[in-house]
Formats: sequence, structure tokens, C-alpha cells
Amino acid sequence: MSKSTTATDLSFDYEFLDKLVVGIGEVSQITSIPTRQIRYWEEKGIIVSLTEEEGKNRRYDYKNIKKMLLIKELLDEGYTLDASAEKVKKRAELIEQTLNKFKKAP
Amino acid sequence: MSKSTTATDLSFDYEFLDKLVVGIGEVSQITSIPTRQIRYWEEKGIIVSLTEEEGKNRRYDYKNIKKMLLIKELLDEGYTLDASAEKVKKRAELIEQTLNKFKKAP
DNA sequence: CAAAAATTGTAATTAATCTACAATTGTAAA
DNA sequence: TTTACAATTGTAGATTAATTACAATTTTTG
Repeated sequence: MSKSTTATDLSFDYEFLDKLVVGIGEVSQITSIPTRQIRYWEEKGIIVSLTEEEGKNRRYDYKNIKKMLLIKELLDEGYTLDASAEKVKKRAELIEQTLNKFKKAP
Repeated sequence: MSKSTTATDLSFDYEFLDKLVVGIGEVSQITSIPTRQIRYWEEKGIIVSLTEEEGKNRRYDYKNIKKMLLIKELLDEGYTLDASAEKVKKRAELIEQTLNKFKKAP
């Protein structure tokens, strides 16, 4: 009848990650990236939030957060922001594929 | 040297779930539980948020969200709020154990 | 019905976020 | 070293979202 997700079943919680949306403050807490920097990356088009309309608060999903973490790593390694963004674009496809694998499973 | 979490490695992203914190608005979006109801449950002591101090915004972690989803299910099944809370307390231990299993892995 | 449980409404206040304009710092080529 | 661009940071003033607190309403149970 119902899905009954039994709470302990987190063998992989893609269903949860799929619904996940977070504000910029939480992203900042999770990733240790300052909100100001997140907005800057977004301003440059490197990150695209799920914001409904201009002026409303930004919302980010799992993929967004993963991207940011990766960009942060790459910057640390010495890549420029644009180069990092380029690299991330390719990896993003992998993340997507991996997530889709879980989604397709019956 | 560094942990290098490579972003595509989400075979199980316990590290991510561990850091996860979410505001009440997002919890409401994720779970479809109204914010008013979440605050009420908290007021009754059934949920305990990570709020730093009174007046500041509430923050919830993965376990909190899982608890809420479970309570919602149990209410649907006809349990009272207190009975649901009781059941959840036991399951919470299971969730914790499961998470710890991942944490211990080298 | 009466009492308790559970939920919901909302006003007034505070916290967090938004945009926009500007300043600062870092890097690399001329 | 200077010039130029990349990257980040600061902040004022406005707006969105969350807080508490008091109360009302709906639901369940004896």
C-alpha cells in the first residue's frame, strides 16, 4: 500500500537525498564555505540554485552541495575558479549517473 | 594527506549525512509536515532540535528528520503522539547503530 | 457531554537572507 | 613595477522567513 520507509533503512537513502533542499546558511554550515562566496559563485553562473524567483531565498539540492565541495577542493589544489567549474561540469554527470542508478532500481 | 571525498563517491554518504543540518522550512518541504506541527512536537519534547539558543532558528539533523518521518507514519497508522514517540525512541537506537557502522569503517 | 490531546491561527518581534554598489586582495602578464 | 583581470570580501538598507506567546479550534476518549 504505502511506501513505508521504515527509518532504519538507510542502506542508501537516495530517496531522501532526492528531496533534500537547503538554504544558503545550512550549505555554509555543511561545507564551511562562506555565504558570500556561495553567492559570488552563483553570480558567476558556476552554481545554479533552485530559487523560485529573484529576491526569495536561495535553495540548494544535493547535487549543488556536492558541486560546491568539489570546487572548494579544486581551488585548494590551485585551479582557477573557471577551471574548477569546467572540471566539475564533467564530474556532475557522473554524480547524476550514480544517482540515477539508484532511482531506477525497483 | 587529505580526505578527498571525490564527490561521485556516494556509495554511502554517511559523512555528508553526518554534517547535515536543516532549517525548519526545509524540513517541512522535505517531509510535508507543517512547521507549526514540528514546533508543537518539539514543544512536547518529542523532537529535540540543535538550536543554539532560544530565539535563534531551529536546526535539525538527519536523525531528527528520520524521527519525524517515522512519527508521521505512526500517526497515520493510528498511534497517539505519545505512543509514536515511544516507538520512535527505540527505532532511533537502530538508526544510530546503523550510522555508527558506517562511521567505524576505515 | 466533558476533559484531555492534538492541531492550528496569528500578531508582534527578531533572525537570516536578499540585492547592489564598492573596496580589497591575489596573480600573472607586459 | 605597473596594469589588468580574477577572486573575494564588506556592508547598508530592504525583504523574507522564523521566533515566541497567547488563544482558538478540532479530534479523541472515557
